[in-house]
Amino acid sequence: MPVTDEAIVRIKEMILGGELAPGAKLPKEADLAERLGLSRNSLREAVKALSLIRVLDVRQGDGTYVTSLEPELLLDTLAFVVDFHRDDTVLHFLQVRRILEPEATALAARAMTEQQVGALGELLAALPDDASLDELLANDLEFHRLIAAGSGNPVLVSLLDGISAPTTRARIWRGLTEEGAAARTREQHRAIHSALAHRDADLARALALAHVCGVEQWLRDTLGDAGAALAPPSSGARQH
Amino acid sequence: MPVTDEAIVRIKEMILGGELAPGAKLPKEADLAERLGLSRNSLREAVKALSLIRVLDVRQGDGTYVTSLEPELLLDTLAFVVDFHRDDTVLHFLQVRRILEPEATALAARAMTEQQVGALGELLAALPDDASLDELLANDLEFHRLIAAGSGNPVLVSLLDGISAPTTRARIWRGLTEEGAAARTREQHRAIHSALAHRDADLARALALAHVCGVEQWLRDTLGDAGAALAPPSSGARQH
DNA sequence: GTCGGAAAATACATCGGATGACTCCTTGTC
DNA sequence: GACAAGGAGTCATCCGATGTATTTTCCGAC
Repeated sequence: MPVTDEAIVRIKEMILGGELAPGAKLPKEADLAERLGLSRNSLREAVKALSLIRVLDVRQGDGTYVTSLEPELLLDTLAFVVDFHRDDTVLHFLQVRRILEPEATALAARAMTEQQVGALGELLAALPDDASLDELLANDLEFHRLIAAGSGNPVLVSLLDGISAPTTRARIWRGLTEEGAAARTREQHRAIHSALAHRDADLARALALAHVCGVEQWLRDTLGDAGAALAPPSSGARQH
Repeated sequence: MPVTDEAIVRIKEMILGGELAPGAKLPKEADLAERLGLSRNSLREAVKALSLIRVLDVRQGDGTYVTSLEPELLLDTLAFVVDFHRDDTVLHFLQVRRILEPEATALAARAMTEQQVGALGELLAALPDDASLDELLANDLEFHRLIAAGSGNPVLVSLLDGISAPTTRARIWRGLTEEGAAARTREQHRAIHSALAHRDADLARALALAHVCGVEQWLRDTLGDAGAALAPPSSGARQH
């Protein structure tokens, strides 16, 4: 095994073994390199890799620290990784979201505080009628993020956040191509918010499912029509 | 932004932009470094980071390649990241698994081929009555992996695979502490397999839910009893 | 005594070059 | 045609030097 990979494992073990607690500062590069028996350059490769996945936090002029290792931090990596997926796997992500989102919404109906429900309502109210596509999208993402957060499960939040990224593009297309999608989305959001406010978990679940399926169905139809353009992995999707 | 981070972004863009297709070979270190305007050492840090998350595949003496970028490959990273989570977030992972696993099982009931169902049956039959704990665990993991694979959704497979890792430890404890857990698990597995063989999606879903909840309930009780030992994030769980 | 700023100390950032190890392909032999 | 030796190409690893950012220390002004 390359020394760098071994260093990654060693550092991982130091963290899992409790030697390096979350937030702890690592020995300086030179010391740690000597201790692990490799050069600073090789160690830096290991640190950089662990830094990309948010396990370590390097601050120039200060030192290298273990992050808090919170789920939301580590699963940030998911979003980065998911970015690399091609358009032809969007449906698979959407299918997973279709499973998670309704349950998250149902959980939120039971667990959200009055304050959180209020914030959700304010978010919807803050969206102007003539909102731009960017505003619509940002509002939509924040809406679902707040609900996920309301479930009280940070793992669920991060997972949904991560797999929502690729479906975002799908929603962009939809906004661009389908008339009335924005208005319909707003209506659905209001209905979900209402269900949450009434603590009606079953209704909230059903509405969330319908909401997600709306995008899914639209995408399925679109792929069915012009699916030939997306089927071969070699051809990129043509937009606008 | 550090040159290394910029290199990561640049390489990512090269891949997303189609300049580097899955499986493509990157220019050699020296050339790519010159092209990106940084030193080989810095480039190596970027490559190492992208290599850790399975976007690049470095082969000594040969070259550096873009991986296939398949979902199951990229989401492998999830397992690595999840490893860093502490025991006190196991319940959150389990809760997500409780959402995903039943639906995956229901999907599998509809989508699995006869051959896949047969392989699942053989897996169960292959487990000896006096199986060791390791054998039980390996069999259990493979059982659920096959079902997830049967859903036909690679994203679902990888996600379940990733979040199952931390719950594995929970099952270990259970196997160690609770009498009859192994026999009960086997019964539940057989029941799920039977439901899949009969293409009964609803039953399969229900059985899977009960199966996952069994672990969850046990863990909840255990944490309730000896929860004090797990509650403070500073104290690790004492095993052996 | 306190505040502000300059200087020193600390630690990471980046570089270029040298050497070793591994893989693959060519070539020559049997 | 099979096989082994050799060479070219490429990554692995190290070293040492220099640049840059942050923190800390210290000293003078008020």
